[in-house]
Amino acid sequence: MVHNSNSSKQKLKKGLWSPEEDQKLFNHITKYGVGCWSSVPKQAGLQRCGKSCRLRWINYLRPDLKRGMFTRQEEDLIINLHSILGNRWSRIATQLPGRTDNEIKNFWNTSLKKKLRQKGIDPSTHKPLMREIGEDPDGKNYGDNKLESMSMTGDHNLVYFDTGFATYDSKENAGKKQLFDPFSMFEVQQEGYEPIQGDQMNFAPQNYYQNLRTLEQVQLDSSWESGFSEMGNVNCGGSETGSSENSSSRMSELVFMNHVKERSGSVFEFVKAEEISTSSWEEEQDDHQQNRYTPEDLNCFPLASLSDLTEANFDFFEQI
DNA sequence: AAAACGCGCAACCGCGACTGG
DNA sequence: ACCAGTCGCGGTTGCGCGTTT
Repeated sequence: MVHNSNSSKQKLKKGLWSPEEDQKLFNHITKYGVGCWSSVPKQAGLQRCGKSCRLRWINYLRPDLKRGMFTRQEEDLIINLHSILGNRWSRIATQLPGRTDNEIKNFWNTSLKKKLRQKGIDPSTHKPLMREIGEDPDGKNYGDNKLESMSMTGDHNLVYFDTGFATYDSKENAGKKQLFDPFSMFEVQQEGYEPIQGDQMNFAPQNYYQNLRTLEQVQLDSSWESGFSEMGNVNCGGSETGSSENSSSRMSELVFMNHVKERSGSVFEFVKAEEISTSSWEEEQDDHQQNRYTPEDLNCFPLASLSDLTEANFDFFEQI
């Protein structure tokens, strides 16, 4: 098909880009840099609109793009960021160097949504999918909480009560453990709850905090590689870090969560430090005493005095 | 073998925000 | 204050290809 190149009414090309077009656009941008997209087609000799050129550059031609499959870490990060940010793909993409918003969006829609549903999690709310309400699968006593649903999520079990949801390592322990709903920022402390090391899962507060921490850690800690699901307690960072650093990081997490909580629009409730940390907290009591905030402070941590927020988290949340 | 189907992904579209005249 | 041009974002579409019937 022969176009009249002198015509101002030339029809703009749509659809897939040819290698020749890619070459023209790539040469132009690498030579002159990114400027006014509306003038790029004319200058580069392309029959495309500026918008199309911009998209092609951002999503495909940019040299800093990371190609290939998403890693487990990236996958987990996307899920956690989505639970906080929702479908704000460009914001999510800022936390994944080399990935575009379009790529992440496609990955979410084609893969992650399905994966979460298979695990019994609603991808839009990040809460367990409801099954038959009121049904007690084994006739067991699940404590004082009304059992609403139950689902299997990989190696772990999830019980959903009318007050929130909890994890348990055996059906016998179901209902005796702490209830925690990290996504609506709502938690209930049950009498007699004793945290057991290693029985947490993705939705346990310990792991949830861990996930949030990776926002800064993902770029700082290259040795971090085990993913979220196998983390056992709050006092971890994949590799060993100094105890005071952990303490300050935990502090950041707490502040971070309060920040999320406030921004999420849900009723603001203070996070109880005992509910977040496990025995590792007690082991480091001495260390905590030396910090600016005492456990009493943490017990009822007012947002107004949140001055210990790390730069990374603060900047991130300022963007939201 | 071929039609139907499903899936993943690149690209498009519409809209709101921003900016400069 | 208004308007036009541009940019960036998120939802949607439709093409290409592999799989199933």
